[in-house]
Amino acid sequence: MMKKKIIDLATKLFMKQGYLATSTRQIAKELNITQPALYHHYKNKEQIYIEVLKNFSDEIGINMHQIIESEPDTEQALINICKYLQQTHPMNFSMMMHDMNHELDETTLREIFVIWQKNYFYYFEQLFERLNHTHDLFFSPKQISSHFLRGLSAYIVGESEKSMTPELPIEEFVKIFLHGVIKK
Amino acid sequence: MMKKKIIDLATKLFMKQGYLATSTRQIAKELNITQPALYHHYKNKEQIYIEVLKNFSDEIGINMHQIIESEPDTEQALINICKYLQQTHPMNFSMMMHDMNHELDETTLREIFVIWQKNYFYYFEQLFERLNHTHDLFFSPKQISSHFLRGLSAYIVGESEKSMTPELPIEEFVKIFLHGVIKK
DNA sequence: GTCTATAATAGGATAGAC
DNA sequence: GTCTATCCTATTATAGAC
Repeated sequence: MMKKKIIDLATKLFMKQGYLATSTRQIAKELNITQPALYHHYKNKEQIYIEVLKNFSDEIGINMHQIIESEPDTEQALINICKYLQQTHPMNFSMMMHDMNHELDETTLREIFVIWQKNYFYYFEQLFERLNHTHDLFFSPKQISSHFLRGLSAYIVGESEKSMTPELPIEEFVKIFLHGVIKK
Repeated sequence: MMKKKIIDLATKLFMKQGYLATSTRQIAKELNITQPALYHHYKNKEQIYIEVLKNFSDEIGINMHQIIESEPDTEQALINICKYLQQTHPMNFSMMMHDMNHELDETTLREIFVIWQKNYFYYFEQLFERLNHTHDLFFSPKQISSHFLRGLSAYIVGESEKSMTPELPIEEFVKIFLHGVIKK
């Protein structure tokens, strides 16, 4: 299946290099086809990018669901999810946001945002709802999950960026965070 | 002074759009000069970018120093610095890191890293050292300041990215963080 | 210090043959 | 489904006149 091969490779390249720095020529070359051949499968570069975002996000959703189901302890589930995201996301999360906001038109953006809501935010909210039942929190589960995802995004960066600011192990990130939002 | 005008505008554009998405033509056009005229002042695009990074970072350092000096309360000083950075940085912090790592050669990168260390990390470390005298912390001031800067970077993003994940007021970010790293 | 002209390259995209 | 050939546009950068 050529379409799948294109998306798999494009995912790797877009995530690592960003939208602008990834050319259709590069994608084609690494697939051992010519650049115009891509256009048989996808209308243009933007469509490939959109397909990459959707596809990737769906996979994340499936796995997040599974992790949450199989781990009853909320803190541990959070840690597992963070570990999973850190390993899976081959890229700089913030750069992806920037690319999306600058390279996609508003309709597409909204569409992808809905998919994200379903595959990312939803599961985090669910976990912090859970936490809300057993602990006294400083903010609403919605606010906290949004804040958490934001902080986590700073821990989901490419290899090269890691060297600049040393990072804590992701478990410590989660622990500090929870200690910070739980009262008492 | 043309050189200064170039850097001022280039700062704005690079920070907002990123390195790749900002063309020398655009810079020239907004200065009402032609694109080749830029090359009289700077050898190439990369040199402009480097100058922007150095210049900007120096200014940050001066102001951070001043804020810390004039605010004896550590928590309030942190909040003031965060507010200052959030307002001043016209850009996506993480994207800047990515650009630096992908568009600059290693020698330049190291040079800029030293400047950053002096203008960003140093002051945060100083603040958390201060905190360490009065409170019992989970980690070393060095680790905590590195972790703090990372988290803060997720709150320093362009206007367009803000719409995607709602953010807490920066004061709350600081409070949750401190509550998280202080024992008891 | 700024201009015009222009080189050199790279990018996205299309036409049409096989 | 993939190729060659090609177009159009945008980009960085240089040469040389004023």
